[in-house]
Amino acid sequence: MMSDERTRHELDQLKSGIVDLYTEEELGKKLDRFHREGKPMVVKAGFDPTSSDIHLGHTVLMNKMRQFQDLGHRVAYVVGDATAMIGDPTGRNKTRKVLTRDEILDHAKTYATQAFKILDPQKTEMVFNSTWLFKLDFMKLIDLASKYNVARMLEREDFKNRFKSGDSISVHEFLYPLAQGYDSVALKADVELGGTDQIFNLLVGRKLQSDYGQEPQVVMTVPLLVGLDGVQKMSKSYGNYIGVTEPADGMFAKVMSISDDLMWNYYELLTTVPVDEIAAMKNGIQNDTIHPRDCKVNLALFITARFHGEPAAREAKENFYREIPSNLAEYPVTLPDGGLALLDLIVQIGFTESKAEARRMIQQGGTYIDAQKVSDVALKITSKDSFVLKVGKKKIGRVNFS
RNA sequence: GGAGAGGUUCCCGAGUGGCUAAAGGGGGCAGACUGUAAAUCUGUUGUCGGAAGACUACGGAGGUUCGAAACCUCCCCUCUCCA
Repeated sequence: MMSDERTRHELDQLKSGIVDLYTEEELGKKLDRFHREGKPMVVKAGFDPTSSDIHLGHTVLMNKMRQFQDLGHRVAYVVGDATAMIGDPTGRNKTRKVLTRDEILDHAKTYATQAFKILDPQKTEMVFNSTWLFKLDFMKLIDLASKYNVARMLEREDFKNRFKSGDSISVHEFLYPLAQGYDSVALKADVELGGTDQIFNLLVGRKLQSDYGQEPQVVMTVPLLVGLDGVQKMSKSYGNYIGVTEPADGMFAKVMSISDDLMWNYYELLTTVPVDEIAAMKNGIQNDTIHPRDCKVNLALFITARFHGEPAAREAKENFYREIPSNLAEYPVTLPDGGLALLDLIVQIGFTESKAEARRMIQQGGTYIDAQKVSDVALKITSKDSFVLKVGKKKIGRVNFS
């Protein structure tokens, strides 16, 4: 039958790059039904509005969502404004900033504009889970909570670990998976996508849906992108991320800073370069016909071009190899009558947090004025001539005096 | 409610009343090396100060003492066992 063939083809496409899939049969059935009845599936994915930046890690997931859209399905893009209030309590000593309503809306908005670099806005519905979660009264909440038990909750990796090592787990944290699962009930989701770290929550959704008499959603996870440090997952809070709105130069440079090993991971998850080409590159490096650096340059070009276009990517590459980039950040500074201590200047333009840190930078030989190493900690600037200031390997800019 | 163990700098973790801005590790940063990579090595890692030095820090508030992260009191928080 025709529909079978089509289903199989689509299934293969959707399965590529997926880590977990529960279950393939169900997904096949849903696809079949779509082909028969024409009713698009609701593909759900949730996003935490605690920060407003989308980074490359998110794009792995979004590419998959886009794939569903291209096959005619609809994406329910859930802004977790209600669940954000539960938050992630691992950093207990840090008082987590409670976001105001406005901040969340703000984040959601900038988030969306970034997301639509990848997603099809026509086929995306942005929904806030407070819409239904805030309507749950106490009785309904109890009912929801009764659908799951503690032993199973403790199966979740991070709960299990914290329980074992004797760390605190607040009761309300148990509500997080339930709330997220309830989102699926409220949306009657057909499919939910998430990173592999979400697997537990996604499966709770399946369970809850059948408890509420719905057909359980298909659950699919995509691999987590490792951050620039090569160890932890890419995340804003670890500061090891590349944001999709970052300037081309920075994006290029950041990709270049990853390790050679990590490069292959990025090739697989972030580019459309076919596997056999990737294998060929690895081979070339093995027998010394290709320099790994060149492979990384191509990777950086690919990623940068995706968000900034080809020409900008090429320019970023040139800048990367130039001693001093052509489009330096400019720092206008007012020069006081008595002159300005270099230390103060460094702090003033935000290159270091404190003067002590700036002093260290100079003492350790990481500070340059117009490519001239600065050795005098007490250096005072008296002339209004502008110069290029470099502090450490990353902070560089032109200082203009007035 | 009862018994016990704890809360130390970004994180983990040591700390005898003065020699402790506080060992050690991790992480970060800088330098060397290199491919403006990784790995490795070295240094550095509270603030102000050119420096000498000063100031602020060991859950919170008081107290003892010439002197407290360390001793006492109360409070807050976490964990374990019992109920």
